[in-house]
Amino acid sequence: MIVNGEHKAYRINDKIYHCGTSVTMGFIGGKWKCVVLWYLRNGALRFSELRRLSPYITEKMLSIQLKSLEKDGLVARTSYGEKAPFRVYYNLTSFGETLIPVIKALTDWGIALATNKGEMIDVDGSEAGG
Amino acid sequence: MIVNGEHKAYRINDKIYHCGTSVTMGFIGGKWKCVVLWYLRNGALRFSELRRLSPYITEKMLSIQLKSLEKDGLVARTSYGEKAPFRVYYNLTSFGETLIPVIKALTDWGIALATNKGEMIDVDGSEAGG
DNA sequence: CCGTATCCTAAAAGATACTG
DNA sequence: CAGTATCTTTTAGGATACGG
Repeated sequence: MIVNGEHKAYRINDKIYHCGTSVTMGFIGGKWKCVVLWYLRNGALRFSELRRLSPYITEKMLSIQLKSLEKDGLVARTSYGEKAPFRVYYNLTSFGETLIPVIKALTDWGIALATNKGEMIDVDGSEAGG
Repeated sequence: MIVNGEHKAYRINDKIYHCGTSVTMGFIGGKWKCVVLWYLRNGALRFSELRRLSPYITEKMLSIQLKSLEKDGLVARTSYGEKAPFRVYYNLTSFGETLIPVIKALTDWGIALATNKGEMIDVDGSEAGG
């Protein structure tokens, strides 16, 4: 970013960002974070529920993303039970909720494009047996 | 994405996306595409102008991103001159312009966070020399 | 001026098996 | 149920040199 002819940047928690877009992408970039945040927009979900809603994310990736989102303060984790099987819920923090309008803009644009220029298809052989 | 208990997906130009967010991220994901699109929001810019505005992108990466944005129909390339030095301008297409409100949402969120929780710093020794 | 070509590293993501 | 651990593949990104 250039301000009055000088190169400037933002520093947040010792990370350097060269423009506002990069800041946001640092929080929601990658393949899965937006997806997870979007699924949490209506309330807490369990690990297994997120897995079912997003069947193409592996357990490992979901775990990594949730940890990262928690570390960034976007998501909170609550665990119930003394021993397995545990019940673990994830929900947006108030900070995380501030991202929902942003992700809604992303999602709406994608759905509009898919509606106009794409088509909806079945996956996982859900045609069979139906 | 799950519709009536069945897994569905979008297909756009033979690419498969499992939710609306993923569609948009396919177009603007990565480190640089949003940045480039954002700089083009007010009109055409030359390759070298984009380089100056975004000094941390290498020529190779800028070239790759512009090619990709052009292929996706978000950006148009216009070249003037018979032989070197050429003048090459990049501008948003009308399709690309539909992304500007989305990227504005991203950018505004990042700037708001930087303003509240971060600080602006000088880079490249621009302090030296006054 | 506007890029390509080549080589390289690092980060992201995926497959699979396993555990308290 | 809610994850870890390990290994492998894929993709993104960067450094540098060169070309029309």
